[in-house]
Parts: sequence; structure tokens; C-alpha cells
Amino acid sequence: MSKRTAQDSKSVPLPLPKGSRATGRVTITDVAAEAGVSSMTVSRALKMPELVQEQSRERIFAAIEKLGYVPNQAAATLASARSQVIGVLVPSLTNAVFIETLSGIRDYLAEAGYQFLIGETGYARDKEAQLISTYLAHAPAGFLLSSSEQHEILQSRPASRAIPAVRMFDLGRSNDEYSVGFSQTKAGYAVARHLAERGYQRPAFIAAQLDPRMMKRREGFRKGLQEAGIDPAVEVLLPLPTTVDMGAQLLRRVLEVRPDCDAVFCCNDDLALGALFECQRQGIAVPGQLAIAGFNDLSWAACATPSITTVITPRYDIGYKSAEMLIRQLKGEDIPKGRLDLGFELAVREST
Amino acid sequence: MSKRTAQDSKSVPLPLPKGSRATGRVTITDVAAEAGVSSMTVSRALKMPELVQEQSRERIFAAIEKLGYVPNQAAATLASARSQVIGVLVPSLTNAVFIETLSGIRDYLAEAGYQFLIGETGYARDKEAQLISTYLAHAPAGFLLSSSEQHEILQSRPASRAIPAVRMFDLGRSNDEYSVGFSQTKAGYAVARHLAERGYQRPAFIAAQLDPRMMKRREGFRKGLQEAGIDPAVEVLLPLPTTVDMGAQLLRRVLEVRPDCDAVFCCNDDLALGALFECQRQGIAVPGQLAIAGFNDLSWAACATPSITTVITPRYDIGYKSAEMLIRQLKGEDIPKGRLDLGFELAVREST
DNA sequence: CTGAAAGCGCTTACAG
DNA sequence: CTGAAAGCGCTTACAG
Repeated sequence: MSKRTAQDSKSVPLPLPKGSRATGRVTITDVAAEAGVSSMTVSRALKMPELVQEQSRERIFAAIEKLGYVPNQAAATLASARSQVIGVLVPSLTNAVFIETLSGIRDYLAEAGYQFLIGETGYARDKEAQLISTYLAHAPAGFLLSSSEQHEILQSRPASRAIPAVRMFDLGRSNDEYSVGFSQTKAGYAVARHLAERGYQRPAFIAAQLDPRMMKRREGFRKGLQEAGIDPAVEVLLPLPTTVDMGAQLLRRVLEVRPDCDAVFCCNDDLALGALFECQRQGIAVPGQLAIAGFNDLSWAACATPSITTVITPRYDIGYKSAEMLIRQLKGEDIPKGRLDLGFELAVREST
Repeated sequence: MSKRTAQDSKSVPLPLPKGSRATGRVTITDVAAEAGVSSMTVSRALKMPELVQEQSRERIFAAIEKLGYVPNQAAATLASARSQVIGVLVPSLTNAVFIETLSGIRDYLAEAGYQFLIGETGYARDKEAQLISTYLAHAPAGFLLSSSEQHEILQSRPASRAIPAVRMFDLGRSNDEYSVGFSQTKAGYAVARHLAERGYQRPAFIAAQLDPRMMKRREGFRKGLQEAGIDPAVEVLLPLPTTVDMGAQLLRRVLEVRPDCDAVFCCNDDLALGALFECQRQGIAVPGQLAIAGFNDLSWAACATPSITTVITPRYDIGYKSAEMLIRQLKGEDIPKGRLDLGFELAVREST
């Protein structure tokens, strides 16, 4: 009952012991021989079990178990020209926000049987394009991107080899692409309206990193203040990676410029925490003398003393839903292009 | 210039135009034809350029550029039985500590031309073993692991197909394996000695997660207290994932059991931050009434009010050095097995 | 429901 | 320094 492989019969005219290969690996052919079917049938039993007779299927799975067969992904990828790998590109791996997005992605992809390759773009469009090129060598089934830009290298592929991509965090400019996120502008606007309603008159804005999303929050914040008849003049922006300590530094600068400032919107919770510590250090009452608002609702915002008003963002869901949108496309479902707006929620707490 | 697909070429056995393939991809053969050499030579020019005549090399690189050739990793992996992918298994992706380790890994691997697949073990040995099995299908060149256990599935492979692994964070029990980390026990011990030297008499210990590393810190802490003649009786341990808020909860429990407690060692900085907020809420002076020590030196520890005494751990370096140790093995260097102890540093600050 | 044949794009020896 | 041949382990049509 011994099967020969093509190469055995060509190069070595002696039969190898049953179940063994030149490389020592257990292959689909070994499983097929053990189960008394062809390798095609084994492949089908793995991919589309409903197309294989139950009896064959049982023998095949028993053989897989017995031999400890692990499918070779490289061979599958080479033969089918598509892998089970998704390229995921996030701006930063040191930011808790994106880590939670990765958790969402991982949860969906693990369930769907996909792996992912993570790249860090450093908030730079060029770096994103470069990583896409690198990942292309792995024949990824799709991409999950975080830049709101188009990438020529993906656009220029012929339709037959197109690789689907979903943009995360920001909503795309048009409905011609897939994007999952929320409106940064509206979130900034909501914070401004809240501060205005509470009666704060001299608010400031502090930000670091200064990527496009930060700038949209700022834009919305200014718009909200202007609509409330408040002058949004005091801003301190620093184009460096965010740290908690930087929140303290930026607040000090704000207070130098405008000592009578009565509220500060921090573009993220790290800065808000640093600002709170600085107030504690200087003996400034929060919110009595100065209100503080953050962004993202990181783990400390709710339990700080005082608890910090912030914007709860759907970052886990952005990952999960983006992955879902991508995989459903890959499975051939006809998902309409467009923006999936997951919204946000303003958490009003003690600090304002 | 119409392209044909695979099925066309079968049903119609006509030669394809030069430079094109059934799949439409640019292959090494296309590059070889363009450069007027064999595909072997192209392969060599890419892997070991010094073995190829300069003139050929120039023509080859020009052809690569002209055709936009991207090597197919799947084909390379299948042919060589080894990929450029490293399997990286960390306990958690929501913990800043491991994220920084990943940054270290990424920095080294990116430089060395490797990709990595990240898995999250949830601090469970079984989950780690399961992920190893899954990743084996990708023919990883090596593993970076975070459990201190051995894994049969890796141990049982024949020497010819052995996959090297490096253990991170903990130092291995023996010098029979590769490990990069520091002594958790010594770090816990150092905190105890510091508190004792400062004259604290009724210290408590709080911890969550309770993975083996936490338990080693505790062990060292207890030992240090005992040696200083202090009773290490007050401990509150909770086997749940760490959060900042949990630090507040655990501290409340400690104060219920022992209201006269004068110091608390938190097994990580998240708990320490929550404990600090709780003290602020209750009006407990830090360190006047209660000293607080944390672990890891996360970004807020140094700039909190008061700044938090903690243990600075070499987590970025653990990632970087582990990756280096692994890749140098893969490149055939004869790296001696053993433990690489990167040490730690006690940062004494205002909170103690 | 099942199988024989061909091919995916590289690399591994080997021979010059 | 270079190349012809064979093979890696799957999947894709196709035919039954």
C-alpha cells in the first residue's frame, strides 16, 4: 500500500520506509497514505470538510492525530498565492491605545484562523508605505492600516491580485474605501461644549505627538469653543512622543503664559495624568482652580483623585470590527465599502 | 500585452511572452532573464553578494529595480525549510512592561531582517504550548518565550530540525538553556532591605495576577524582611489581572486588616498608582503615614506627587538581547548556553 | 464524493 | 564565479 512521491521515484529509485520523507517531516501525502485516500481528499477534509464523506473524514483525522501532522503554511501559500497572514500597521507600540486595538484584532483573527504581522509606523506615512512593501513578500491576505492616506503600492496592483485593506481609527474621507473609527473632530468638539456648559471661560489646550488625529481633536475643540463664544487662544503643542511627565511640563508652560487659565483639555490621558500631578505639586485645586479633561479613558482616569473627565474611545472595537470587515471580504462576502462610525462617549467625572 | 492566467496556459499551450508568468508576478526567473544570468546567480546575489562577480551583481540589481521584484517568502521557506519569522510569546499585550520588551525585540529583528509573530499566553503554560504548535506551521526560525517551563513539543524534535528558543524575563533554572532576564527574587529582596533601612516596621505586600514572577518577588521580599527581623505577615493577593483601580482596592483591604500598616510594597506600578490615589482620597500622607513602593518604573512613577520608589527593570534590553542571542545562534555563531543577567536598579524616590 | 497531474517560486546540492 | 536539475508540500483546475 506504499505510496511513492514524485521525487522518490525520480531521484532515489529505492522505496523509503512508509510514512517517512527525505526531510523527516510528516506531509499531507503521509496522511493520505495512512488514511488510504489521495492527498487532495486530505486537503479538502481540512478546508471544506462537508465535501468529504464522513467515513473518509474520520480516517483522515485519525491519521492526522496519529502522525502528528502539521500543515506546512509555506507550501499552502506558495500553491494558492495567498497566506493566512494579515499585515497590521499601527502608529506606535508604546501607546496603550493601540495595544488595545491590537487585542481586538487578535481576538477576531485568532477565532478566524489568521496570524498577523505587526509593524510600527511611528506615525509616518512613508514608514507605513515601506512596511507594506516589506510585508508584501509574505503574500498577506490583507492589511489593517492606521494612516488615512492612500498607498500607491496597494492601489497600483491589478484587480486580480488586489489586497484588501481596512483603515482604522479615522473615518475615511470618502465612502470609496473601508474604514472603522470615530470622528476625532466631534470628540474634541464635545469636550469644548462640556467645558463651556460648566462655565469655564479661559480654557487651554495641550498636545504632544501632533499626528493628524491630535490635530483633528484640536480643530473640533476650537470650533466648539468658538461656537460658545470663548476665545481658544491658549495652546501649547509639542511635536514629541507623549509621556506622563510631558503633561506636567506643558501645564507649566500654559500657566506661565496664562496664569488665570481655568481649564485644560489634554489631548490624551497620559498628559492629563501629568497635569494632575503638577497641580498636586503646586497645590492647585482640581477642579476648583483648574479643570482637567483627558482623552481615551486609560485605566487610571476613572480612579485618579480626583477622577478625570475624558473621552471613552472604542479602540478595542476598532480593532475587532476592522478585522471582521477585512476577513469577511476575504471570505468573499460582499461587504459594502464605507465608513463604520463606532462613536465615542464623554465621561464626565470629578476633574471638571 | 495581455496577460494570461494559469488556466489559459493549460487549455491553450502557447508560450507566454518573455518576462511574464502565469500568475502575473515578477519572479526570480524574470530577473535572471533580464540580467542575462541564471536564477541561481540572482539568488546568490541576494543572499551572499560577495560570491557574485561585481558586473553580474550590478546587472541583477538593475533588473530587480526595473521589474520591481519582491522575493516570495513562501517559496523561500518551502525550499529551504526555514523562514525569516520568529515566534514571540509574551504573557500579556495589555501590560506596558511586555510592550517595551516587544519594542526591543522589534528593534533587533528589524535590523536583522526578520519578522515576528506575536502570541499572548495569558500567563498560562498550556496556552504557550498551544501557540507554539500553531506557529510551528509557519516554520519559524526560532522562538522567544516568556515561560520558564520547558516545552515538550520543542524538546522532542530531532536535532536536525531543532528550533532554537530563548527564554525571557526569568533566568533559567540551569545553564542548559538560553535565558535573558534578572532575578525577581533579588529585586523583591532589595525592596525589603530598603524599607527596613528606612525604619518601616509594619510593611504589607499587595499583588495581583500572581504569576510565577510575582511570587518570586514576594519570596525575596519576605526573605529580606525576615533577615531584618520584621514580620512579613500582612499580604493581600488577588489572582486577577492587574488594574490601577485594583491597587486602591487592595490597599483598602490591607488597611482593614492592619490599620497601623506603615509601608506597602506593590508588586507593580499600576497597583502602586492606585494605592497612591487611594491614600490621596483618604487623606493619608505619603510617605508620612504610609510609604509606597512599586515595581518596573512605568512612566508615571518618577513624576507622581509624591514620586514613587520603584524597581527599574531592563525590559527593553531583555527583548533586544534575547533577540540578539537568538539571531546569533541562527547565524551559526557558537553562543554558549546560559543565563544572561541584566540586573535591575532600585530607584529610591519620595514615596518611601 | 474523489484523484492524477501540473505547477507555485524559490534553494539545495552538485558539477563545472 | 556560475548553472541545470530536482525537489520543497501544498492547491488549482479538471475529469470522472
